[in-house]
Amino acid sequence: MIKKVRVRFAPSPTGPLHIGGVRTALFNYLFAKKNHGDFILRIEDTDQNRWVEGAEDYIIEALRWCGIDYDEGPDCGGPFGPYRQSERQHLYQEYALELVNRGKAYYAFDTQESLDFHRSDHASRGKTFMYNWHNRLKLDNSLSLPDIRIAENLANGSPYVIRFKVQENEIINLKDTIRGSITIDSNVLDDKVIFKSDGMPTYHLANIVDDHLMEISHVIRGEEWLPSLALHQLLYEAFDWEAPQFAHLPLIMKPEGKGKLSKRDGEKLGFPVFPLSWYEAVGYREAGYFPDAVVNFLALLGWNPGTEQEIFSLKELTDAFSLDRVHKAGARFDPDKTKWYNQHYLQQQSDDGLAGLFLPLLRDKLTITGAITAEPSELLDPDYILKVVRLIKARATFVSEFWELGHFFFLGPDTYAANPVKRHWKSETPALLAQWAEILASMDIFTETSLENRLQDWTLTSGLNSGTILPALRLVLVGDMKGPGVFEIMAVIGKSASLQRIGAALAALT
RNA sequence: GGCCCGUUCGUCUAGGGGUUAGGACGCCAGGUUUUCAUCCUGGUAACAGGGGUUCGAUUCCCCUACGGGCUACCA
Repeated sequence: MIKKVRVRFAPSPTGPLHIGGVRTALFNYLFAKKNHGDFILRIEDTDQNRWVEGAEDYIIEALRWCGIDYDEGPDCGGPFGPYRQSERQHLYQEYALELVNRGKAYYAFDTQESLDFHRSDHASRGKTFMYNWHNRLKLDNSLSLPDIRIAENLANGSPYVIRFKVQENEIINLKDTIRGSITIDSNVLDDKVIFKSDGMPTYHLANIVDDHLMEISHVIRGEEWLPSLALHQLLYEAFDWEAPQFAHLPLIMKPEGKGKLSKRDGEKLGFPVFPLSWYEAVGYREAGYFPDAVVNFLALLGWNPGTEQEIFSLKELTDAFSLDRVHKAGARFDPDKTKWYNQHYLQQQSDDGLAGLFLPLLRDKLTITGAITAEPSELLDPDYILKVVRLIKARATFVSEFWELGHFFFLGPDTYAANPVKRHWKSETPALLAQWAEILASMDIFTETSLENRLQDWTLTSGLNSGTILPALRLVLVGDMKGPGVFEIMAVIGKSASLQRIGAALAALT
């Protein structure tokens, strides 16, 4: 019988998730759903010193925003709970002691000071201190101490940790789904602490115990865990448990410079590294990215479908995903491509939806500029906003650009760009515009086509070139050589505003 | 320093013993739009280096270089 696929995302609530974490969650989710398995959220809060208020809620909200749903987790429960390691504390002690009883682990009483001393002493001699087979008998632990002293220490409540005893001279063969076979010499491993003096397990123990108890079939995590894989496998063997399959994902690297993408790169390089805002740090959501776009670019970072398709919905990703198409090398993060994705997804949004997103922003701008003092205002009429959105969306990557792209639909220009004025405002322009204004005033139907036809008639009969009037007209309406078609703009803002703007420009520029 | 992992255009990547080494982002040019943008077309640009193996290596092996990760009573 084939074991059911069960995978987990196991962040530690020490702050906001960053996009590398989101991608790990995403790959776990995709793998689970592709294989009709379960995806579990487990909170690894065994380090009480690094626990941060609000971090767990942040993680949950971030996953929800991305559409990465989990089947079991701290907020929704499940048959393998609890899903917070702090609530499973009693389990770890039990299992740690079992390892001691089996002779696979031992108590260590070394003080922090003594260990620090050994480390700095080794460092000063150009060596690295390792707590392992080489020196464990010379240190302060239940392997080196006489039984009576051990019993004493334990009885009088001396602080102790439990260390895993790594056998010497063993060749450990590891298997990683993405990287293939890896061989490690057990002599280079150290006797890692698996149970801390504060009564909490370290990552290594908690992880193995929970993955086993929660029947995790595949561990998909970041490459930073690859060096611990040998220890983890040894731990499974020590318990006589079947180990899950492992897949270590390549890391996401800084767009420039050295190293993996870190939480601080955001402000330094000017792009979000968090899904949602966290205090002053702006998140993708608040920066105006669509979750679909974030998910899409994250998925294509270190994975590819093997086809030339670049645009994927979450559903399409689930269908296409497979671990053996995950790349091995770290992927440099590219903020430009994320923008391109967002532009694409913005174009996919309904005009109605975009208008809804634009509304609060627009209301702010119009209030600040004093264009509206009370509501309802015809400038905030949903149908009107919809017309504007249809004309400007093709120019936008973010909804936040809509005002810059379309302010002239709401307010007439108060300045006219200097260079275009120099080029297009000729001596005959005022007279022509005045004439055109008269024509406009006489028009009953004010649509894009009626306006275009009318201008054509006029230029044809009077022998004018429309090239002499159109740029000036744009200047008058917009204040710059930008934006949708001149006739489209006039049709939307209407007759009186068009006439008013021509009048204002004639007054300002002559 | 030690251990482990990696290396195809600037970036994300496809490919894989014989290919004009393909796509996407970016950039550049042209077209459309009498504007800007979208859009379309085209262009720029890569197998880290050295040894093997082979008729033939970017592809397989080794070495070097470079990059990355880990080296806590953090995850």
